[in-house]
Amino acid sequence: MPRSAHRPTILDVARAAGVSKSLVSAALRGERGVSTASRDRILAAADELDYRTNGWAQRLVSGRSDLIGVLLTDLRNAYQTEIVNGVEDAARSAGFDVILSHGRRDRDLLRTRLQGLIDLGVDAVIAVTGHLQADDLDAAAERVPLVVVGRPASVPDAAGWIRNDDEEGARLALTHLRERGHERIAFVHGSSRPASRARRDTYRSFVAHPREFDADAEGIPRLLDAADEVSAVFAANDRLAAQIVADASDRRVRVPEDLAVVGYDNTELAELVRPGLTTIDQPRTRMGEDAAGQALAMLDGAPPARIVAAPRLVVRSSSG
Amino acid sequence: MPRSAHRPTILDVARAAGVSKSLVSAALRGERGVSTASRDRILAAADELDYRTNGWAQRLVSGRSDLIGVLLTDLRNAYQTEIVNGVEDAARSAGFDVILSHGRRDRDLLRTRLQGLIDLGVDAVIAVTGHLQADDLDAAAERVPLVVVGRPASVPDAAGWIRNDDEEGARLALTHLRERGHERIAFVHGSSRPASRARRDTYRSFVAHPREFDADAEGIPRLLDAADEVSAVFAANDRLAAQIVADASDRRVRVPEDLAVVGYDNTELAELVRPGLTTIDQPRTRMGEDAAGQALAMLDGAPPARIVAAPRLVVRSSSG
DNA sequence: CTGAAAGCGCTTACAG
DNA sequence: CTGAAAGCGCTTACAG
Repeated sequence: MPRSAHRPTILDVARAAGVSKSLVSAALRGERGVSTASRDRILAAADELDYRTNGWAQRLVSGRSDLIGVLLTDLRNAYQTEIVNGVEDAARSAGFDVILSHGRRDRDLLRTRLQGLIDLGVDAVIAVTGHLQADDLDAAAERVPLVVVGRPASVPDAAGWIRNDDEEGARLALTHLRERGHERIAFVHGSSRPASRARRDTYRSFVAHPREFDADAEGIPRLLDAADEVSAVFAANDRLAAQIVADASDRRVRVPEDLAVVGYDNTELAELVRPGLTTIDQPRTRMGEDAAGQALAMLDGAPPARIVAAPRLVVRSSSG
Repeated sequence: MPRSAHRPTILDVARAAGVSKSLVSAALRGERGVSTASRDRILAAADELDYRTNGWAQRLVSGRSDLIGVLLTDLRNAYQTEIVNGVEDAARSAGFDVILSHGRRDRDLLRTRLQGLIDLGVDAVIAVTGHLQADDLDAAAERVPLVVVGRPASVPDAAGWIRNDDEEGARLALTHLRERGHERIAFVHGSSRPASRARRDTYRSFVAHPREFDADAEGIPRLLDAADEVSAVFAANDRLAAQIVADASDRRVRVPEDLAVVGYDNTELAELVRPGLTTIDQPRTRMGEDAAGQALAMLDGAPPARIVAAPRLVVRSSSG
């Protein structure tokens, strides 16, 4: 079928089946109260013509899109895959499709993409990111049901919110290290955003003499130079932990013998590097399902909820 | 603004500005031939009412969406990030937005999502995947300009196609190993799909006594057990290469001393694991830009093209 | 069970 | 430079 040809509409199907377009519409939508004979003729005609409903028209008139938009911080993050899968499963079983957008870890772009999803006309948005600012989230929540998965600086009252318990996760990591006999534990910052900061604050209140390093080209080498003063390090995420393990290898610092390492997120990386990373797992699939469930409930008028998911310690070789 | 309230339309703006809705439409679209006075009044009114154009209506009447759909094999693949960024940059500068969808590496789901993008009404589709079957691609190419990035079993004549030169990439990897003095080189399969098979076929014709292993729980251990019979391994992708390096570490096989390793794709993984992976790089950003450029050209009636991008060797520690 | 009418919110000619 | 009319392809009441 050449694209230049007239794409068949409901009217073409009606003519071919010898009925009105109202009846075609009803039959196509599977409405009850269409005679079997008519239905069969209509569906046959539609099939014959290779008819496809025009989504724009359908959405214009119905006022809903049956579409959920998911906004991701960026595409690289191994952490978010299961969250998206969870969202999609829950959405799909409720008859919604999911489209994705991402912001390359850039705040302005994230805001643009968030607006883009809303302007496109999705029925709800799930923002899997901690990078958005309060006013961006406010503006979005005013226009569409919004659920945030992650830990931005603040979440508007009108939005749903699902995150993991970073304080508890940090406590699990640090308790594990202490139980392995580590007293001098360092911390490596991920960023200054809330999730990372919460892990850091928990660290500060947990150890007697906090020793913190930045995750930059200077920070990790300094940490490794200090490997005789500290015996373990808690990194704010797996990416960092993997970087520490790699740099340690380059400098002949043995992990875990000279330095035990614990990460956060339990991404694919954690089981791929050597030694494998002890880390903190979040129930990501579940969080995604909950996010979609909440967005759909909000669509039906339910008030937004806040869910804090419990993290879990996953032990591998990097902590001895 | 509560969602329950009447969302302002072009007619509300017209009334507020004291003009016709045609003029509002013209002003909003930035058409020339609207007096400055009218334009100012209209834009002020739109702003005041927080007017947003209804995308469904706009698309229904204009017949185009200014939307490009990108289909990804799955979300995990570090390989595709730059491709998507390239697509987005090129699309955006032509006034198109990009939405993403993915198929979790499942053929049926990929087909469903491909249909979903088209049904949604995107103007063109870029399928960044080698997993789709000929008939799925055929059906899609009939309905919308389609550009494939990757190497599926076959690409319809009606579709554009961009891929890297796997044969050349494999040759670069193998020549590199040979130059480092390796004569007994093994190969580890990625899958049976065309890209991986092309790398394998090149391998077979390159070495005198091919020695192949599967990338499963049995294959890699057998390879490592044979490490005194082979001195190097070419893996069909970085993920596999990283797995080999990890398993080698577990079995005290030293990389590169006992076994040199070369991967393919130059993903983030390649510089994160230790030893860093020697690998083959594809010009991914460029490939993404080309894909978008081609899709947009096809929208203007240009015939589909086939582009084979040149890969490049990236040397790190894993090859000695 | 079926059809004719009205309308969703826009844009596109076409007058003036 | 501006406005009135027609129409995009559907769905939604409402008659019959």
